[in-house]
Amino acid sequence: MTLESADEVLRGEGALGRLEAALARSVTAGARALVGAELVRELDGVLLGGVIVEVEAYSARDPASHSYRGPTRRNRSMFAPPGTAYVYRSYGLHDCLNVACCASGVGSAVLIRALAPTRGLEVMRVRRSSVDDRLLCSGPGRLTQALAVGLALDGIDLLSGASPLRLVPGRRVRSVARTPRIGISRSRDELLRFTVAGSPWLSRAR
DNA sequence: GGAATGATGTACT
DNA sequence: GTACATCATTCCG
Repeated sequence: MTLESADEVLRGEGALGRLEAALARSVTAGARALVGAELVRELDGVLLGGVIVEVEAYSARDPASHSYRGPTRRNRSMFAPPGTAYVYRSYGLHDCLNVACCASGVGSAVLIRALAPTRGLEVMRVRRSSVDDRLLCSGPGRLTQALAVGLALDGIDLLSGASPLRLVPGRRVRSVARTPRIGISRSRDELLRFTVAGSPWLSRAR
């Protein structure tokens, strides 16, 4: 067996391969597949992370999406290969993390909105100055602060085991609910927010 | 060059 | 429920 075919087997049959395939298929398939996956951050030799429980899908056809008006300096990572991190600053204060979807150049991504904390809770509590664990990662700006995700990580490959921020596939979640997205002014009725139904770790509607 | 605008979080009333 | 911090990016003139 050649190295290439061995790699093909790993990608085609492994959980990581299934996640990668879903991300490549469509932004909604990617969003659905990201729910239940674990987001892991390696910071100074310590692992921080949590299981994704809430995401939102944004495609280039969507007036609410940063990619709606085409590629720019800020949103270029949305047009990168599936699994690429798109990190942007929101309201001048908070950094938000997305996962690029579909083929290169399409311009779609999934916003990670909330995690159920799993690793490095002590460090994350300090980073967030929080005594309430429900406030650690329940919001797009909160989780990036907890995991030390900033603009410096924009453009990295989240599917590579060598990356300081990466995705680890989990078990498929059966009870995924679809609701309208939060905090947007356009395309408000589209059901493009995917959550683990009833999870106590979700962000709160505004 | 300048003004408006957020895919938000926190504190306070 | 409402106020406000704070700034990169975008869009307009």
